[in-house]
Amino acid sequence: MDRSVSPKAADFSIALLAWFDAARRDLPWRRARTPWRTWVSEVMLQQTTVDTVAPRFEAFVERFPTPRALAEASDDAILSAWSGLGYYRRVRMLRDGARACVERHSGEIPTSYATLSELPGVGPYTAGAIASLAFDEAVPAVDGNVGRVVSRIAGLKVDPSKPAGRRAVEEEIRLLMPASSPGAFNEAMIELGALVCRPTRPRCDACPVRAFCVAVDDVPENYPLKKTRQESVAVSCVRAFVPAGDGGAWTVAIDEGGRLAGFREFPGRWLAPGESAESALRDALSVLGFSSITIGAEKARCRHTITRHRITAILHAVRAVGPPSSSPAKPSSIAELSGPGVTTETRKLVAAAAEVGP
DNA sequence: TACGCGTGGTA
DNA sequence: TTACCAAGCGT
Repeated sequence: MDRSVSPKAADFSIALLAWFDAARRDLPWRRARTPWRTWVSEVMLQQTTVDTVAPRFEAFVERFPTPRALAEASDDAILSAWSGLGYYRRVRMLRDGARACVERHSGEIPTSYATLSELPGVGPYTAGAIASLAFDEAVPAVDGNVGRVVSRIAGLKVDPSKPAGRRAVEEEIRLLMPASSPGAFNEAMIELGALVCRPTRPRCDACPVRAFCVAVDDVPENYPLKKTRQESVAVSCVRAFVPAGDGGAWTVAIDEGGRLAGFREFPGRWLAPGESAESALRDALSVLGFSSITIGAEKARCRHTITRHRITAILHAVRAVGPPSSSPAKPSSIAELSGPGVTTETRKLVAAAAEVGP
C-alpha cells in the first residue's frame, strides 16, 4: 500500500491525523474500541444523528454485551432496547448478523472486510468501518461524510450514494490512505465531515487539509452531486380509542413483514380521498370483530412523518362491544399506551389526548 | 436502479 | 409550517 502513497498523500494524512488527535469528540463508542461496540455503533448511526445515538449506546451494549447475547434475544427485548432510534429493521438485521457469527464463526466477529461483507445487514460502509476501525485493515469506509469530504477534495462530480460514485470515492481514498493507520484515517475523515466539511456552511477556514482541496477554490456546497428526492405525500388516518379497563384501550399489533412490524397501535386505517372518518372507522373496527359501534367526538390529533409520508392522525372516542378472543385486537393498559411497545404515532396521540383532558 | 424504512433537529 | 436531512442496507 505504501508504494502507491505519494509524498502529497503522506502530507495529507499527517495534517488530517494531527487535527483528529486534537479535535476528536469524546463519544461513547470510542471509549473502548472493540469489534462488537464498533459494529453496534455503526448500525445505530446509519441515517441517525450522533445526538440520538449517544445516550442510548451504552445501555444497549450493556444489555447485549456480545453477538451471542443479541443472537439469543427475543423480538420484544431487542425492539425495546432499540426504542427511539428508528429504522427498527436495522436491529433485526443486526441480530441476524449476530446469529450468523454464532453459526458460522463460533460467536466471533469476522476480522476481514470480505468476510464481514457476508453478514446480513453489513454493507460496504459497515464492513469497511468495522474492518478498519476495529481491525486496522486498509479498506475504505465511505459514508455520507466521507463521500462529501472526498468529492470536495478531489473535485469529483459524482453522487457517492450511488455505487458508481462510491467506487470513484473509494479510488481516491486508496490513493490517500496510509498503510500505518487506516482506522484512524477513516475515522478522521468521518469526523472531518461531521465537524468541518459540513453539508452547509463548511468551515473551510478551520480545515486542516484545505491546501489539498479542489472545491475550496470553487463552491464547496456544489459537491457532492445531490441525489434527486421523492416528493412528500400528505395522508390522513383515523384511529379509534375504544376504552378497555382503567384508562386503557384496545390496540392491534402491526403485521409481521410490514413497516413497524411488532409494534401496537390504535385500530383504524388510512382515510381514502373523500371518505368520512366515521365510515372508515366503522369499517376498520368491524373487520376486527367489534360490534354495536358508536363513533364519538375527536379526542386528539397529531402530525407524524415516516420517510416521505406526512401523516395527520386523528383519534376518535368510540364506544363498541369488544371483539371475540380470536380477534387480533387486545386491551392495552394506559402505561402500555405510552411505553416502548407502541408506535411513535400512538404515543403522540396519547400525549395529545392527555393535554386536552381525560 | 429506485425505493422504503423512523426519528428528532435545524434553517 | 415545510424541507432536508444524519455514520446505509436490502430488495
